[in-house]
Amino acid sequence: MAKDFSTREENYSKWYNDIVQRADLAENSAVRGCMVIKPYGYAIWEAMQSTLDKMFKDTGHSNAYFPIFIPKSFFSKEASHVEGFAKECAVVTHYRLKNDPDGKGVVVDEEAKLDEELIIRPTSETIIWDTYRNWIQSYRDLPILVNQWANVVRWEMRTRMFLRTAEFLWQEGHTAHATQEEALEETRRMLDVYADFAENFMAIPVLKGVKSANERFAGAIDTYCIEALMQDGKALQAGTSHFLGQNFAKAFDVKFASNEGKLEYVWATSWGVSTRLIGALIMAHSDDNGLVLPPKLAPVQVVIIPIYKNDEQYNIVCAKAKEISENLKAAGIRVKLDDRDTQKPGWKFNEYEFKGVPLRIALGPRDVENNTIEMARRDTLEKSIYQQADLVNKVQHLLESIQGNLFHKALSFRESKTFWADTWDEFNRLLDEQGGLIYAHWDGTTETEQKIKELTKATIRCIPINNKNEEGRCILTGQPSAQRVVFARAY
RNA sequence: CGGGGUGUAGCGUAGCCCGGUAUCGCGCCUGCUUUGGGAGCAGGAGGUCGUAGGUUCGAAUCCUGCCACCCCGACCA
Repeated sequence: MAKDFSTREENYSKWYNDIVQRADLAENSAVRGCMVIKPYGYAIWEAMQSTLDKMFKDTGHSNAYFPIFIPKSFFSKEASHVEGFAKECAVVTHYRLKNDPDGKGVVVDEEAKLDEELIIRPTSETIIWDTYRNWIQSYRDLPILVNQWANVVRWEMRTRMFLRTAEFLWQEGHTAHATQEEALEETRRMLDVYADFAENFMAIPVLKGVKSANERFAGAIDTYCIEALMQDGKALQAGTSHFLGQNFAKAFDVKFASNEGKLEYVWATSWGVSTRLIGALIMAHSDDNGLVLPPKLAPVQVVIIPIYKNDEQYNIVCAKAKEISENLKAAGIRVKLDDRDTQKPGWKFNEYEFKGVPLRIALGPRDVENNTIEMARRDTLEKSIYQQADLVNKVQHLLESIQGNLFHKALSFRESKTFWADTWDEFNRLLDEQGGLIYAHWDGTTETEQKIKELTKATIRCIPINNKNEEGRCILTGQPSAQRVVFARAY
């Protein structure tokens, strides 16, 4: 037996770290706050990447790449943007090392000081808008619909694997438009793309909404977001889409000649999701036996484990397993035949269970004789014996069923953790006893929002899109309110 | 950056109070037996006890400085 595995109940945070470790997704690196994403974890990111990339292209976007370094002066051009990010920037000040005169390794060569410091991008709005200035002269140059896959650095005080690391991988879309309407439409379109991805690929139900002024992206007019609920009752911001108005166009002087011949500032959006989604995936579906992956994003959808007692049986069983594996592969299913003779079946069962492989096939001499097969689904841990006939179809149906089941399980969990609070006492009681999403009235002021955060650690996750109007009184101040907003404690 | 804690083999640990040359488990290597839910037995390899200094005949253990990491806050995707 390997070391004991902590449960969600005992210690959610340890349970999370154990999953990351045991599923072989990532580990802490030698660099403080940074993470090494291991091959299996990266394969999940690649599955997310390829799906999202296709969705971006289907909505008319192209990929491009901009420098990792941003001159410090670019940063200060948009006031609220610099204010939002200044506290967490890594700064490059020199470009050369030299041998330590005392013979102890190398030191920074003070003579190689940069005239202007370079910021390692925490996000790329500034360098991209500085570039767009040269790309845009006429309305004929618009829209620009560009996405970048990149790493960014935010020097966080405290980090958690995937959820918050000093360096992380993400995609950031940056678009430029001739009109406000078009930019707003783009902002909402990409929010829908994210929601579609979260629900139909990650199998995580999300709430679409708008951030309060307090939680808004630094430099945005409006920040739209998708919010997901984790199994410990805390909310997680899974993606954001910002309507930037003309803020960056004005800061970087990006104007275009309209078809009426007038010079106008360009309208902007930006939107992003990060490797944090892997953290969301872990926390939304996994159980006390390890990771649970939705079939659509699982690097390995089906694993085949041969069972045998001797070389003769090994050859017979593996030949059959190989045949099954080829059939599944031909149908586009990501299948792995684990015919290693170095591990025993029971060991493999456990390994693939905590790596979250959706479907496990076991094939032994008995099965070869009877033309049967054992399939175990990861989501319910159910084992069943099937006839081998029409196996590809059966596997496909099972994978679909697992994908659907994960979503519905997450959805009913969220529904069971969604509450409405009308009084301050009720609000506090729900937060402490239940967690989850709490719909409550708020007077609309930043002061009240911050006071509530101080008192309860709960923040406004979003004002849901298509929120219904409802007269009420703010749970803290009793001031009139026209709608409920969604509160939760969050990651 | 405040408050608390921990550094001993690849991983997890005992020993520290009360100083005598490092314990156990997992993993790893070899052999045999095993293989339908983390195999058993036998043998084996692997450590300057975070680091620098001090006390001492003798330091993982006592003292001082430094470093690193973890947890709880503040900051944030």
